Amino acid sequence: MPRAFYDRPTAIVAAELIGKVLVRQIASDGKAIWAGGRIVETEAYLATGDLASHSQRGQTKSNASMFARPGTAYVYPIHAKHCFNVATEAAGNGSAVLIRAIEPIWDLDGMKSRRSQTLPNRLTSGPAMICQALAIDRDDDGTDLINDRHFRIATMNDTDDLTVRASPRIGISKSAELPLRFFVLDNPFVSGPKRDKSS
DNA sequence: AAAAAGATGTGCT
DNA sequence: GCACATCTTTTTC
Repeated sequence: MPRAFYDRPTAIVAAELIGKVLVRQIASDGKAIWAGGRIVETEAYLATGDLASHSQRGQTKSNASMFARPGTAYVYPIHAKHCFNVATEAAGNGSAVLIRAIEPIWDLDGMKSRRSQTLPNRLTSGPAMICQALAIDRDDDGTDLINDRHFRIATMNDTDDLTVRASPRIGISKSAELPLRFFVLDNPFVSGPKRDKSS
């Protein structure tokens, strides 16, 4: 996606990332192969008024990528694992979209191996699962996803009629009421609830 | 310096 | 469904 795609309100970017593909070239068995899949669940973390956002207390060394140019990867460690985000809005803003789940499409075998799992819906249905399946770690923090040749987000050629829904975010205690989670209705690879309570 | 919290995942009951 | 492993960052003493 072009940089301008990310240089918009974070909730819009989070909603529109649904259906795009996240791909990464990985060295496997001596060869470079593409691994990745279709994004089915995201969450927005805002620069202001969002107590759950890492940027809430200003820029630090560890969250610097959240304040970098839109389209910059923000990879942070938590609970001995990693989560992958993309910085949004203007540089210096401090906002990002967390990629929570993807539908695995390319390099299923490699993902199964890296995840030590065999069931497809246990490969990339959770932010830390995605990082392990795609071998993303802190070294990837700060990567410019617009220009990188081996790590990017792109539009997929499909005509699927995805129904996108919003809900509160998962696993947070502060600002928990904000409807900033976006997911594909009834998609089996979504990590949390697959429909909202009203449907 | 020490302790607790955290945008999690797994395994067991 | 619940407890807990695991480790980095942040907060507190």
